[in-house]
Amino acid sequence: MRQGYGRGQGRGHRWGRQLESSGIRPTLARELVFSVMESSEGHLSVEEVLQEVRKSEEGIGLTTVYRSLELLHSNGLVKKLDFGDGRAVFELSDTLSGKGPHQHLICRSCGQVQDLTGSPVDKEDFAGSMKSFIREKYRFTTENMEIKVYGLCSECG
Amino acid sequence: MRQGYGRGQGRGHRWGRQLESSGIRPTLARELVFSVMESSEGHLSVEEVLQEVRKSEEGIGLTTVYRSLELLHSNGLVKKLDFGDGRAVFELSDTLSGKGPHQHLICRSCGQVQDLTGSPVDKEDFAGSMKSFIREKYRFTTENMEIKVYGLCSECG
DNA sequence: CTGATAATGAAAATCATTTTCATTCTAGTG
DNA sequence: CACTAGAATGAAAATGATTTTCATTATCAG
Repeated sequence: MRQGYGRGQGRGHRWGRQLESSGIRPTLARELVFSVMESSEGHLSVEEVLQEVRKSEEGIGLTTVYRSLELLHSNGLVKKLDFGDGRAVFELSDTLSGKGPHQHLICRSCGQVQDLTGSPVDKEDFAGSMKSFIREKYRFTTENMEIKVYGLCSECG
Repeated sequence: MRQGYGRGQGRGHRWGRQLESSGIRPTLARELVFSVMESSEGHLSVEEVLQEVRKSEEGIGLTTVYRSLELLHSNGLVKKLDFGDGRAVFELSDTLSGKGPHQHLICRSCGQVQDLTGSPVDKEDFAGSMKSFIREKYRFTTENMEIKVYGLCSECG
């Protein structure tokens, strides 16, 4: 990186609280990536994150964005999703976004992705009720559940 | 193909019933691919299908297996799944397998994939109850639902 | 049988992601 | 404050699944 990635923040004085408390060494690249994720409403592809990050620092490389996202993901700060088009997209963790647990409805016509929350079982906590159902019926311990519903949104239907 | 792919079956006398009635022109390659899918219990990767197919006909190419699976998939004879390891796997359609609608439980430890049927809502028809819930709440028309549950199976848990 | 059309296979092209490797930073330590 | 082992970075090369290209071969309606 041309200008050095520490850029005087010492031990996270300027940024880095979230990263440090997650046990991630705060660097400029990581901060920028996390900041982009934090300020985006929904999900972003790696390429999109790169674009955003480069608005602040041209020199950041694609590889580093991949690595940073992977790191944020393995530390639970961002979710990694796959909407079936052959590339990963990332979004802020449910906790950090304040959205709470949700799944996705993906329109095959316009491509729009909207959040799905609640369920016919428990209006609030779908994952919870599925988990206990699965535990009881299969003795399988659910760690992560991913539901993708493909179809037509209200606009396209 | 060295020996010609019709190999004397005329209009599906030997095989090809299923394919013909689905509007797919029956060829040796397609029949072999479909036959492999039919006789396999669960899901197979493209490479695995190729292996099996080549036990009957060495000359079959990988490209053709890709194309055949895609064709069978777009005609509803096989399902195309993604267990998150970067490659597609295919399995016989729920109708043809007689399994009925099901989702998957994927163990992150041993990699085993087991079928998930039923739900806390409707013991028999999970997808159905989700569909109506989604239609009512979001006015979204569900065409295909994919649920992947990652965790630990009873052996590994 | 025969020609128009479709299917096939090998090799090349794609494309997202990962790896390699030389360089640059960072966080202590003295 | 200088120094160094270890971590992070970026560019380029490698990977690996899937797709495309294109010349060849097979199919089937007439």
